Amino acid sequence: MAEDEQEYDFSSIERRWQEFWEREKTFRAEDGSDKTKYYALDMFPYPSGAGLHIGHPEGYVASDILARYRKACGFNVLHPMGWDAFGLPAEQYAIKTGTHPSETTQANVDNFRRQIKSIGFAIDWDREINTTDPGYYKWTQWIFLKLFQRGLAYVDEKPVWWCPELKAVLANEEVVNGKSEVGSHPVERRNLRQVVLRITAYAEKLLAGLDDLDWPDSTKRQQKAWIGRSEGAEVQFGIEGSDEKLEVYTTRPDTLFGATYMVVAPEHPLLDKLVIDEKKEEAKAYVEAAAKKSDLDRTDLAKDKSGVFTGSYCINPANGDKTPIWVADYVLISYGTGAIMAVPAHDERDFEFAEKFDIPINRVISRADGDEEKSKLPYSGPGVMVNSGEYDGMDADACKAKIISDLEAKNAGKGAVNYKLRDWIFSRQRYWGEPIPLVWVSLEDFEKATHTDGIIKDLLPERAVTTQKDGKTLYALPLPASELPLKLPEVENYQPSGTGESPLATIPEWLEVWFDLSTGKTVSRAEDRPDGGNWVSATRETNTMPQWAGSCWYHLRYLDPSNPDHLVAPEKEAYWGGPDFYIGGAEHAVLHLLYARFWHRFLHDEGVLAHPEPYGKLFHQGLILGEDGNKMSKSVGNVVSPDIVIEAYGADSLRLFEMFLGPLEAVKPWSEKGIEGVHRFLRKVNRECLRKDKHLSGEETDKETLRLLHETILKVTEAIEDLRFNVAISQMMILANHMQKVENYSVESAKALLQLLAPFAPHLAEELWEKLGGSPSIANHPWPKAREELLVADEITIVFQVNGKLRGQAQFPKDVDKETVITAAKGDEKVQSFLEGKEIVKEIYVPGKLVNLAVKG
RNA sequence: GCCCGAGUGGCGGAAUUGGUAGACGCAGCGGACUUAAAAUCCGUUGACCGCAAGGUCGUGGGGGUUCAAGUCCCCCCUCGGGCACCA
Repeated sequence: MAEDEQEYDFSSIERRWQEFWEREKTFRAEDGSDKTKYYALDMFPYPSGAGLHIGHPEGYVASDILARYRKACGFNVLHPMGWDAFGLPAEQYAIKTGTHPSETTQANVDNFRRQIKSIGFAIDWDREINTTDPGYYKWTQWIFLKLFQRGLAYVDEKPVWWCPELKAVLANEEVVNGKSEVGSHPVERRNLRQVVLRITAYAEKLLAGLDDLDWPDSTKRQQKAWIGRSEGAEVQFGIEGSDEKLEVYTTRPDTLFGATYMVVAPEHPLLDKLVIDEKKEEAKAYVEAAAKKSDLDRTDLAKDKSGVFTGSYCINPANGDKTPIWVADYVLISYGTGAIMAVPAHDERDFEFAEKFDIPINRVISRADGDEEKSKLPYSGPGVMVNSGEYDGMDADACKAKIISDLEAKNAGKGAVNYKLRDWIFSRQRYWGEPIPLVWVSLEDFEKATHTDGIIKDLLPERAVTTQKDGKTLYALPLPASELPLKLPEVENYQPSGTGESPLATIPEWLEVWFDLSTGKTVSRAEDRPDGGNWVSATRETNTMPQWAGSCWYHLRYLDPSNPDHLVAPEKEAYWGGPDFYIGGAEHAVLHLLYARFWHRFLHDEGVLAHPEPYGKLFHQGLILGEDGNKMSKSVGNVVSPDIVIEAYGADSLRLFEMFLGPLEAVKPWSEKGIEGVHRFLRKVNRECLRKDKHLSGEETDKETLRLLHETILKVTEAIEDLRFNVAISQMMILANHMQKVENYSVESAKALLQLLAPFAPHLAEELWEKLGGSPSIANHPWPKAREELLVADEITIVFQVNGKLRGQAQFPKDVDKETVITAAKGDEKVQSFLEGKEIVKEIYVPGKLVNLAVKG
């Protein structure tokens, strides 16, 4: 055979087959096919300027293996890719250079696409999507308008991070240790006008829906904790000398008799009335100081409680006790009622506060067993009621319901459920995002809108959405779907406005419009007011949507990527449903995955979608660390680029090695030496498949080869199903090593190995498949089936143990009986040496596996 | 502080219903081929004792259940992740 025929020329092989797949549209997903569908989805990337790093493809390779495997198993497979391309970096680059973010984005997308294509994924590129494409964000806006129409969007002043140096509002993730991530400038809390989505209305559904999802437990737990449901009671405390009531939320109504003081949050609406004159100054100073503290400070100083007595008292509805009311910033206005009854005996935080300010601590729960050590205050375990009047002696937990119903009878409280989940601040004061399709009008024009026939009237929420601007109240009107997409205007420069508003606020000809209350059409006020009676003067909303918006529903757009009339055609959604497999980083455990579930459930409730949940099965790939064991980062200089790896070893080696590194979910370091190992394996496969002198035609005749082949088919198949790709690769290595050792094997055996290998190393598999006479593409040939009857050996090895320690072994016919084996074990020379002078007390036989003789003496 | 997850050779990792610990790969050592190298192949490689046959120990540490424990139970240590005044 010729030397050069054995060369593994991965570069030309990979180029050739990538062209073939593209030309033949091998991986086109068929709409409305008779076959069962299989939808494998990757969390789509943000196309950064830095390009792909070695961590990106890990998940993509995993989903690609599943996609190719399922295709071979006869499924109609959808494996798409797209770009989550709105975001801050392109905008910051624009501020620096004046380059339009769309240009930067386009260049980055092109680079990402080139890199991803070079890895040879089974992607249907005809379905590529881009969140910055007006044809895409038209539907992002459309969904927003639905939410608006249903009263799930509102506008409110919310505290956000403001960086005076950058003159910009920053997202939480852009603030690190109280400084801006870019440039390390100080940041502060500022109340700014925000568009907010009422995700809290979906708290219960989002919580309940988790049960049916095949997701990592830790991710479900994180979402549960984030939603933070708790059950308790709202209790009204009378205020001494006032008709007002102070309402508190507690999960421990059973400790009502132990409330020795009350606390309201510094922002509590009743605070002003509660503070007596002598305390005014002190309280004012305290509230102001608390307002200046960021959330971070409040948390950091958590251990050091602070507060001021207001001078007022509540009356405890249970026992009529006079209870002092304090203001303290350890109570948050955003949770519950913004006020608590403090029970220092049974709450750690209240205990600490009470000790510091010398407030009485009254025990009302005792351990039933009287164990003093375990019931030290503050005690929050189970127990019986004490010092609680008529309730004394009752089980505390059982008492909760009783106290709630007694309070209800007295009209002093009721059972209540609370969530930690907060509404979703949905606006960003930025240019490079989806414009929010609302305009603002005066009260007069708004009222006119509610009476004007046309499409706008029906799109209004039940309760008007308002905001304050320059001392006037403005009313929100939606653009109708017919006016979407509302495109981003061109701007001169991308500098922030400096007022905390988006750069869009600096473009009067876009901002100020004539709005038709009947049709929803807009015309710039730079032009004359059009004829007709329904045109009013309006101002556009200048906020844009957060990056999460586009990724909330992209899994749907892949099903019908260029439909101009529907977000997704109902019959396509009905056929494809959600992804059968969704893979991406665990860092998205809460936000992206919760927001997407919210939108998806909402669209389901609206009748737009057939399925309630977007992602039935979810998986998180583990991080790939640098060779030094540190997280890959530019500053450490341990970043590995796939381009370099592909040039040196080929895409197949890259794919194979990313999967061979270890369990998919594990965090694991990269290794240059390691990739050489899998590269050697591919060379070996290449060499063996080209060794015509070793090839036999017809079925495999060598028993051992046949057995190992089918064992490999079985193990690789199971390993793929279980996402244990590293184990699958090991098994293929074992088979390749065997084929190299034996003198001959059937071409059919080699071809079966190639089929198993194809999902992992598709280029080489295609090349060798063709060279062995297979017709391309190997991806279209049915997955091999393991003949399990071949796996049962005629002879089995049974090991002999004495007291659990291995002392010998022997071969037996596969249907050997217990007596024979035990007799043989006892007769074994070595076993005997360990039995000598001892008494056998027990004989264990595990059929087909082992004998264990327990001895003593 | 609270809630999870993980600790197995020099390294990445196998052993997924309690049943031969260390598959596969890397690195190392010895050898074959070669003028030489590369490539490839063969052998060897947990620790300790022993010339050997063989033995003893061994899955973060300590205890326990069992004929049998990496796997189950209790306590502890280390690392990783999440939450963090949510009443």
